[in-house]
Amino acid sequence: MNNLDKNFGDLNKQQIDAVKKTSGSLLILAGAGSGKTRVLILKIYYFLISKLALPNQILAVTFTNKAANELKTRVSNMTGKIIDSWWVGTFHSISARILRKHSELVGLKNNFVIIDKDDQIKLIKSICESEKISLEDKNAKYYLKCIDRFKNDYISEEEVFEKAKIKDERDLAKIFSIYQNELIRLNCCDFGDLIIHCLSIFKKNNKVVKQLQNQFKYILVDEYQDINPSQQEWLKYLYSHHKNICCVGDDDQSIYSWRGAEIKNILNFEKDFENPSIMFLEQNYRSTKRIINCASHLINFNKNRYNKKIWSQNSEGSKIEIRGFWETKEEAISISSKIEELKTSNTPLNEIAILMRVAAHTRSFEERFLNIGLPYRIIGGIKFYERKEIKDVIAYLRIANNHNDDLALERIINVPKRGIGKLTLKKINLISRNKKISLFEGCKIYLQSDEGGKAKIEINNLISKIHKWNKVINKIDHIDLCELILEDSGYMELLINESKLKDHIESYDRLDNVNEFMNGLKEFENLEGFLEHVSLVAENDNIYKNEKISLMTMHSAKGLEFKYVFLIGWEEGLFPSKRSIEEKGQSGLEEERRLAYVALTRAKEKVFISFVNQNRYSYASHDFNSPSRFINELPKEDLEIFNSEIFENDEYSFNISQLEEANTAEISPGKKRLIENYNKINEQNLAHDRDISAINQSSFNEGDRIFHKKFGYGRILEIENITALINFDKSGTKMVYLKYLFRE
DNA sequence: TTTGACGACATTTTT
DNA sequence: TGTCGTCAAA
Repeated sequence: MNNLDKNFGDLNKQQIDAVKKTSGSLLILAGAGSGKTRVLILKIYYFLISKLALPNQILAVTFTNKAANELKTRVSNMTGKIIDSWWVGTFHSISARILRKHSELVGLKNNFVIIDKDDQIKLIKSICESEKISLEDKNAKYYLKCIDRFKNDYISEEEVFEKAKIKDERDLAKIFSIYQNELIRLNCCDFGDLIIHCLSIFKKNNKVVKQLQNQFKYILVDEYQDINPSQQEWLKYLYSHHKNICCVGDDDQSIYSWRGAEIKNILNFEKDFENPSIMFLEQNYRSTKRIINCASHLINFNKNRYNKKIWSQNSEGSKIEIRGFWETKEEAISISSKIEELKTSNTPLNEIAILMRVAAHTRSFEERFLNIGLPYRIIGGIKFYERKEIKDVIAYLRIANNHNDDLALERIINVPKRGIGKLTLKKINLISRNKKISLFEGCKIYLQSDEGGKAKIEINNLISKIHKWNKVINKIDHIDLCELILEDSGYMELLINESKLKDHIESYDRLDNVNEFMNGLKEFENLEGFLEHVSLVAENDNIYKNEKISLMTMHSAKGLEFKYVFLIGWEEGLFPSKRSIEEKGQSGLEEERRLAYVALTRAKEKVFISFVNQNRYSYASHDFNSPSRFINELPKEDLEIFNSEIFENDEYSFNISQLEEANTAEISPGKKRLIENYNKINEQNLAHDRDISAINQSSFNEGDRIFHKKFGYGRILEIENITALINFDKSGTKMVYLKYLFRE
């Protein structure tokens, strides 16, 4: 117990209470940065060390793999042993584990494939085609969204059928039901099915559910505010024997309602679990007083919340800096020079993050960072396994593994190009559908028909190759198999040829990715293990190794912390997102505000907020953007507001003298290049400046008719320095740069 | 059947 | 902005 007390040493009273309450139902409402992960870890540790439970009797569920891994490694470090038999994982990975064992109970084989969104969409499209349901006004994405929602909310096919009144609803019900049948036929399931299938196993098979209920003496749930009704039901089943459950969450950080995690679900805790007790963790250990003050002040605008008040004993810290810019480019320039500043004062780049509402907004920063040679990483952009080339390789492995994997075959049947086009595929599809056989078998039938020439030879070829791969699948190891398939199929050749083309940068990446994939393969004992990993684990874990600036969405920043946080794109309409307000009204707005709260509380030392006046993209060009209302909702005394420094300081380009002042040893390759190219850039800038002055010389006058590339013709209302307010004939009134104007 | 050009279109957040 | 789908030509 000594050891234990040592570990408890720096916990506060509430945290210790939370750790020591082991039996019954406990909901811990833990504010951001209040050490909830520590509490969870210590709880597991406490169960183990006080011999309350064996490792495999503890079920710890999280929503992200990151969180699951953190729990595992930190507990392993404390106990000094690595435990591989335990049940720590995401809802989905644990469900997959259960489902693999009992798949036959829901009509799947144990080597079922977990499909992703692309496959889901493809499947829905093909269902609509064969059912003659038009995708004109409701597209496949819409149906997918509905189906996902049914699964999140634990609504069965039957219920959907019963409720369907108008034709659209009946179509939806039909698609849903066929979709489910198709998944079973193809031996696949989607993410939602992992949970749903478990539920039907629990429901149907008493023996299985009893065994699991007996096994899990203690259940721990992280990020409980993210729970959806299906997952809640899932927990209820597993809880109901020992009845020990502890959920940790923060209603103010509920930002996944579109995944069925509505904030009201947290209330089910008191409904579904017996004698619930609720504890609060309110002391924040992460951030400065000012940051906490801002975050609390902001979140107080929400009506729909538990009244939890976070506070901090840390130092007061510096004010939040607010900046406005005209263009995203300027935003990127300003932030990058701020980062350079931080860097020279020895801040590790790992402690700096730029958070945005929309993943796509990394672009201007990427460009800038590449330009000046600041290393950065994008977290949660395109997932590794979502890349085209990786999915292609996986499809090859899948079809070798299982001939009846129609989705995989369809994906690679003409990649690389074999002259098996849409038309041929359609014919084969028709055959398979009519005969109710797999695509693979359909191909064989097609070969016996009289039609087609070249395509047939190729199909025949492919089929015999697939047969061949399948024969050796158990004879050689999976790495050799993968190499063999890549060679044999001509896919490697395709990549290599592509990389030789003029624009080789991207294809070189692809080759790299495939190689990385093969490397990853080595870490798994067999193909199945790897395929499971790939479909359930989005990120690769070694992303934190190097010193880099992190760029990510506010959503994916949840659970992370950084010394300095830049929050960009705080423009009304973008954040809070117009769409979410339109879709969900007040509750949508509150969710956006919670997102702002999450974003603010990521910072330990200092927050920088910025907004951009002019359109971020041409297509978002509706209007002149104004600063987010959330900026107004922050307490004035904690803010330091700057006008667009761009206009005070007309030198936009990177300042070379700053560069030379910096320690030369620190200069990265990118910067070196920059210095080398400095003259060139400088010339360009000079030319650019000349352009501007040329325009200024020929200066426009108020009332002039002008032309703008993006917005068309218009009349100048007002000229201000280097910008002008224009009344455009077709696109309304906008502020634009003079340099982009032409005489009519 | 493939390729290229063109225009339409959509753009939140993810296990 | 870039991706996707459609269309016509090769």
